[in-house]
Order: sequence, then structure tokens, then C-alpha cells
Amino acid sequence: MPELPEVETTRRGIEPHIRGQRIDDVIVRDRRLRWPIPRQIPSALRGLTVQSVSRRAKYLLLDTESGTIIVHLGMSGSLRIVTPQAPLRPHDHVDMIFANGKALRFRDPRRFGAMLWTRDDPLEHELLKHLGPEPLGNAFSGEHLHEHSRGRRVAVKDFIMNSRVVSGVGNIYANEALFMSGIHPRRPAGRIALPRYLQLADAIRDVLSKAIGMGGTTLRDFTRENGEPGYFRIELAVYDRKGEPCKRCAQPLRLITQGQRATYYCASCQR
DNA sequence: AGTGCGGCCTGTCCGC
DNA sequence: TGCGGACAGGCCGCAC
Repeated sequence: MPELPEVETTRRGIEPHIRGQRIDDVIVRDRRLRWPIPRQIPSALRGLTVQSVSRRAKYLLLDTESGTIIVHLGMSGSLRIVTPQAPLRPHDHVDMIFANGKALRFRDPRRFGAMLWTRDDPLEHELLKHLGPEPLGNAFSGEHLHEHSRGRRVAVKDFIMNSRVVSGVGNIYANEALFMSGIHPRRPAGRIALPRYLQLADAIRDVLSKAIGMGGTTLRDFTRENGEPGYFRIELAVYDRKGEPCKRCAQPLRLITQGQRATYYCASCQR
């Protein structure tokens, strides 16, 4: 479900409610996520104060004075600000109760998400330390993509979805960015010249920024911290539009499979 | 080293 | 109406 814009939308939504707030309690109803929620999480967190909510790739980092809660939403996770009395829905696995009377509620039907705890630098955590540059940060560029793709035969779509190359580019936005830059998703990454990578990097930045500005994309079930959907869906040019006319040339869009993921593209605009 | 899969889970939708 | 199968926004870990 959530890609980088949806995670960033969540971060912006929850931070004002929990920043500076003391954690009074943590209720774990089901610890079976991708990795089990550590047993010490409730006792370790009780009494700590959330200093800030930051993001690295699709990981949310709730920083406290003595450690960091690492949250990943996986395919179906969401975080919402509720009152602790709000009725529970299925798959509401965790509540963090704050001193201001609000609760941060973690829901994840498919349980591909994660909630972990580290007292060390979270960026050095095994899950985060090999991540490539942030696509909206200064270290990401067309030159970076060009340099790291030399000699590689992997399809460019899989290449930009590799989190060691650039972090946080998921399936929807990979499809969109390749359309925007006119690159065929199956083209081998090593056979794309620098000017096209400059365009692709621009497209990745643009599509992610714009989606964040619109509160992310809601296809099926993404909801923000307040339960609202994201509005970027109406801007999607190719994703989930099989057979519909290309917005540029009106040819029907195609759907193929790459790495067990859906790829949508225009066969005449993308080469 | 780079590449391509299988697998983790539940919910939903589609065709029969 | 019921049922099986395919599919879904992520990503680790393994075999080659």
C-alpha cells in the first residue's frame, strides 16, 4: 500500500499530535508482524517522550530521548490518531497512548509491516544502513543513476525500485516516472545514457513531490492519520489504467509483469 | 556481484 | 450464492 508519499503524508499527519508528548502506555494486541514486535517495547517506551518523527525511505522513525521506534507500514499498514476509547477494528495491532490523551493506532491487515526498537543510531540499523539516497535529497541525481547502472542488465524499472540504488521508489511511482521520462520499463539499466537518466531523476523527484503535496495516492485503502484518502490517484497517467488511452498519444496503455509486479506503460511513448 | 524468485499475510474481486 | 484463484501499494533472503 504505502509508498514514500503516503509514508511522508503519514509522518506529517501524526507528528503534530505526538511530538513532545510523553508515552503513557503501549498496548500490543498482536505482535506477529513481519518481524515480531519486541517484547520489551511497552516497558522500554513507557515514560519516554517523542522528540520528533522523521522518515528514511519508507521507514518512520519516532525518536525519543533514549532510542528510536522504527515503523514500516508494509503493504497494508496505517497509522491513525484516535482517542484510546475509539472502537477497535480488526487488525488494530498496537496503540501508543500519549499524555495528551491521544493514541497512535497501528493497523496492518496483511502484517507485512514492522515495529522495532533500537537504542542505537537508527540509520545504522541493519534494515536501514544499506539504503540508497533519498530521492528527494541532494545525493540523488541522474548522474547517480547513470553511474550505478553501468554494466547492469536488469530492467530499468527494477533498477529504480532497488532500494540500494535509490530508496523509496515503489511500484506506482516507478511506473509514473518512467512514463514521464519516456523510458520503456524493460530497457536494460546499463543501456540508458546520461541525458535520459537526468530526465528520469527529475521525473522521480517531480512525481513524488507532487504526490506528497496531494496527500499521497489512495487506490484501495490508504488513509491518512485522520482517515481521509490521498488525492493523487486522479493524477496517475499510467498506473492501474490498462487499456485506457495514453494521455499523450491516446494509444491504449499496456500491462505487463516484471518481477511479479504490475507494469503499466505506453508502447509508443516509452522507448 | 547481480539477478530472479519464493515467501510472508489477509482482503477483495472476478469468473465459473 | 459459493468457491477457487489471481492479485494487491513492500521487501527480505535464498539459490544460481
